Amino acid sequence: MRFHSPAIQYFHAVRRTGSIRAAARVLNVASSAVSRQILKLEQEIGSPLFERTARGLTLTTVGEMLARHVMNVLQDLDRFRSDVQSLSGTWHGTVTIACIESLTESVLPDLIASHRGRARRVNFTTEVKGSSDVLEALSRGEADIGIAMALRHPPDLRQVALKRFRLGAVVAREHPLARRKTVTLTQCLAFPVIHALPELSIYHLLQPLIAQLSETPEPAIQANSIDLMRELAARGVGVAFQTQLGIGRLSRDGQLVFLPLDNAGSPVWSDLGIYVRAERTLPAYTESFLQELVRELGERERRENAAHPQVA
Amino acid sequence: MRFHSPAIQYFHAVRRTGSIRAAARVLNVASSAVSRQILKLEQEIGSPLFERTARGLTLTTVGEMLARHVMNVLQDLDRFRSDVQSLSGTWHGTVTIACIESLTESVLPDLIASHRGRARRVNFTTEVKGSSDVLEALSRGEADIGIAMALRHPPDLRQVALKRFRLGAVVAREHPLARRKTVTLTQCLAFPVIHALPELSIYHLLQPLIAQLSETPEPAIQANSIDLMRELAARGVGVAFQTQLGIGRLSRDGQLVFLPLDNAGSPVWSDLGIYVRAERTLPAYTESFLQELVRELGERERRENAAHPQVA
DNA sequence: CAGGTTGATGCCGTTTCGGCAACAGCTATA
DNA sequence: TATAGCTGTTGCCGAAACGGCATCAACCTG
Repeated sequence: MRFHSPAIQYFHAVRRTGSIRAAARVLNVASSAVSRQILKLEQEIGSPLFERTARGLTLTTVGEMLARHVMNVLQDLDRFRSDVQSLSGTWHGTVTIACIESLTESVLPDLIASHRGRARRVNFTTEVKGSSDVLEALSRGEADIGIAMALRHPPDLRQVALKRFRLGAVVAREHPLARRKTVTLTQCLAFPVIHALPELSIYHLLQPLIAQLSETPEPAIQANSIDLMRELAARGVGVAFQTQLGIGRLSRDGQLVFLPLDNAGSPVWSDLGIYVRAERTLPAYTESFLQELVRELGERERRENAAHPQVA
Repeated sequence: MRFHSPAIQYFHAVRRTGSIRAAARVLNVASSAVSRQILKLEQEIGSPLFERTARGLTLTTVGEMLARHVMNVLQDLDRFRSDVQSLSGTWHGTVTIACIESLTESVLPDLIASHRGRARRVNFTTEVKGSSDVLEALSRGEADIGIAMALRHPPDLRQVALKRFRLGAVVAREHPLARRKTVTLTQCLAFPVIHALPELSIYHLLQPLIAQLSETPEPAIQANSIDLMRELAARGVGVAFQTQLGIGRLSRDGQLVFLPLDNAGSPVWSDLGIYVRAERTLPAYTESFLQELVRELGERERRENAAHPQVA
């Protein structure tokens, strides 16, 4: 089902690989064929699409415009294919997800497992990245669904849903703080803290609050892995900071305690956004998973806010 | 700039014309070429796209899915073209508008004239239809912007704006009713009325109200042309019903008087919707005109509701 | 039944496409 | 500084796709 002109697909491959010869290898054709299709496109449009550097090609402004069009075409082709297949009963395709690390502990594995229980032939590709990288991958068409901290998102993305979770301190069961209902930042800083590095978005949530304090002690440990931070906290090394999303299993086992953070009497929120390319209609199987994702995150938001009612 | 495979464009032409030979004439190619491209498409997709009847082709379900995809591709190609052109300064292209008749007296001519004053190379095609035909033309990709009574719109359309205007009686200056501020339906029915035929949406706004009345006199005149109804009212033949949008010039000249209609103490609203295909990003010049249209209709809505404040 | 459609097909020239090999330009490495 | 490895481009040529013409069977309309 490849009824679009080769030029479109070759262009797409060249844009992704950044090189004509690399694209040719991926496409299993000679590099000359790829080169000629690109040259033909540039002639028909009347403007160069790439800047030729010594080690590859970079998109020009016009090239980026064409890239957007080609992405729209190819993604809509996927949707068409899925529409045709869903007519004959079975779904199959691949859902590509780009998300931040806090989802990998429980939300995503639960959802994917349950979804594959029902739709066996829908495959998943998941890539964990930082929030801004998630949005970028989505813009470049390298992912279908993105989950990231709700930053200002570029106009070519659409925010499908916005869920807010309380940021809290995470400590081991035996930790002196563990018996409290909520904690303040000052109370936490009396103990060794496990702080996130700037590449994690928790850093940007906490940094402004810490900066307001009079004294800012050195963090005992800094890390860029939520998994590592969680396991360290479980071993009593110190106080980590997370939303409850990221510590599901250890919390259920009773090893970790989640203490909602209070800052000057009000909760600290971590906004999680679900994103999709705006100029796009999703394939049926992707849309279906997206709906479940939104529902599940909404459910967790509701449950957690009920478990930790807001301090008025 | 025709870098999409001929199959796409041939399919599009066949869908529009409903016949292979007719499509071939439009495309200036032999009918055999068109026939073969369609057959090739059907073979690659693995399902017939058309049902062959004695006098032409009709889309199958799969065909309609492909039609949707092809429409998305070709409309997005238009947008890409406009993006490239706007890079080199000048805009040119054609904005196709499908709208109901009430816009033709003043709103559309004013807007188009003023827009062409600024963007000389943007052309317009305007087609006047009934409300449901407007939506249908939009769905079929035969228009870029649709203006119609705000009915329930199909999911493939997006309602860009919704403006409400008061429905009123329209009478000549010398008419006995002309000195009133507002009128009720019963007051109007004491005089000869010029009623809309069912193909106009005013009919469907008024009919339920008339049906509630105890006595429903024969309408003096029935017509399907707003222009005709307006001119008849101006000649004192009877009472017509319209929003003020449709009687701009004659109202300014003082020949016609607009009397907001009261029904059981509350106004009768006529909702006007502005529509666009949902799965589509408009070319820059179309988007620009759309913005002006929304602004202008909002402005008129504001002015008219200020001129005829709602009876509490 | 005849005269007009309709879409499909076999034949054939033209165009386009793709593979191979060679080329020039650049970078990194020895 | 020379060399090896990469880049994209270009002639040449065979293969595949495309399009035009004439023809066919099936159908509707007089």
